[in-house]
Amino acid sequence: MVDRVASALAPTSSVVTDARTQILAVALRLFATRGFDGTSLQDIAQLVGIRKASLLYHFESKEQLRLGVLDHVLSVWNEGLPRLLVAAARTGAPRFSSLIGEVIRFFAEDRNRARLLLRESLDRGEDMRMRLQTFVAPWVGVVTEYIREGQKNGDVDPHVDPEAYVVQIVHMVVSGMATASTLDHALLPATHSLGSPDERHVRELLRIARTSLFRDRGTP
Amino acid sequence: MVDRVASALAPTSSVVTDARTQILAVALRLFATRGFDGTSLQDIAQLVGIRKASLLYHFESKEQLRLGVLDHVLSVWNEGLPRLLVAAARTGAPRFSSLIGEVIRFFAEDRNRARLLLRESLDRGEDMRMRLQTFVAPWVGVVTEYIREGQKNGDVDPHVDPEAYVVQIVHMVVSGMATASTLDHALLPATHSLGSPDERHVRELLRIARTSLFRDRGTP
DNA sequence: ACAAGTGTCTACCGATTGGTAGGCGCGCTC
DNA sequence: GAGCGCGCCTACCAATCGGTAGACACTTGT
Repeated sequence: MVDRVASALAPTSSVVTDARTQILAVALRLFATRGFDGTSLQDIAQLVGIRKASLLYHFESKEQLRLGVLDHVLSVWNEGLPRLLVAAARTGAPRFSSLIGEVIRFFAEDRNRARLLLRESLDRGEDMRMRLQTFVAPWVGVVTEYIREGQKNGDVDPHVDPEAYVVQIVHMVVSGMATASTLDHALLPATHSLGSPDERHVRELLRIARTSLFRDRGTP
Repeated sequence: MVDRVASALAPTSSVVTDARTQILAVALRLFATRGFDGTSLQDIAQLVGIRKASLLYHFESKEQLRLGVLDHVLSVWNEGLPRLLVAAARTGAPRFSSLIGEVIRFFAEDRNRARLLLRESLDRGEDMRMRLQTFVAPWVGVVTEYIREGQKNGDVDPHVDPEAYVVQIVHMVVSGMATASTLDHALLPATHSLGSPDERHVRELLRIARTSLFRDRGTP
């Protein structure tokens, strides 16, 4: 009965969701840019437009908010997993481009995701390790499976260590997206004719990933 | 006279240097593991074995301590620069291994260096960008020069974007060393016959860097 | 012997932190 | 229309933060 009314009109629950969602969005932004310890509940509440006490009504503690933000980001990642499996349905180089493209797109869509994940890995390595095992290990399993398949086909370099390869690519993507405006812009001269630092960054990332994977250096 | 006595016994100045050095070492460790905002002056002082007020005698503010730690790490990096130029005196693949080996060694010697630099990039992107331009841009210039030289020789793949390539390799090294115990151990099964996660990590990193650089995939 | 540092200490400060208690208004259900 | 729960509020709390003031020991140059 309650469910029927709530799902039909969802008057109360929509407001609740709205506030919670707004808090999560602001918290993600601040946690990612200033860090967890560098962000006060006051800061978050102010940007949302409510009082600190109201914030603590939705999340019973700062720690719960942290977990909420992290879970939300990881759940968004999981939502994109079907699209990832579709990409994996291809073969050879197209499969490669699709798979890595989906990963890049996820972090490029909101770089704060990369910043948050990186910060969480630094702040709470142990917790993060277990969470990653749950959330990304299955996906890594799919990818490494295809790499090994490619090695049998002869398309993929037999020297590739599938798991270690994926880890390194992820490091490049996450670290690159998180600190893009720092390291890249500091070292990539903007006056270059090859496009913006971001474009050069992604293009070279794809090239490195491709040529170090395929035995014939992919599609040069 | 003062110099003679000081250099022979170094009673006062050694104590002074000792305290400062000790503070810098502890601060590096805590800033790297807990972050700047997650570390209190009390924490640092306690681990050094002095009082907070004594700490503030050596560094007039927490901000000055942050800068002191950062400058110290970057100066240690600069001390290794000559050794790096020696490595660059070789040619072909040996030059490549020596150069990237020196970089890996620097961060592997103390992973907190990687963690600190990563955190600083996240916390203070602007400041860090300028500092990197001063400290690592010259070194990057040397490396990209050799890459371009290799492209003329025909050893290096002409598709390589030298600056972007170096940025990506640095991302892999720094991010990998900083979060090694997190992402790696979560995804690299320890029961594998190829060695410890760290060994697999470094080996695959070198393979990716090598095969994506040289036209003949380096020395397979 | 004595004045001038030098390094560390205790004691304290105002500001900010995460979190709690309790009141107020609104819309809902009986 | 009385009760009730939800969402937000004001007001407050103890703890901790970075930083300061000033006393005390000890060494050093004259």
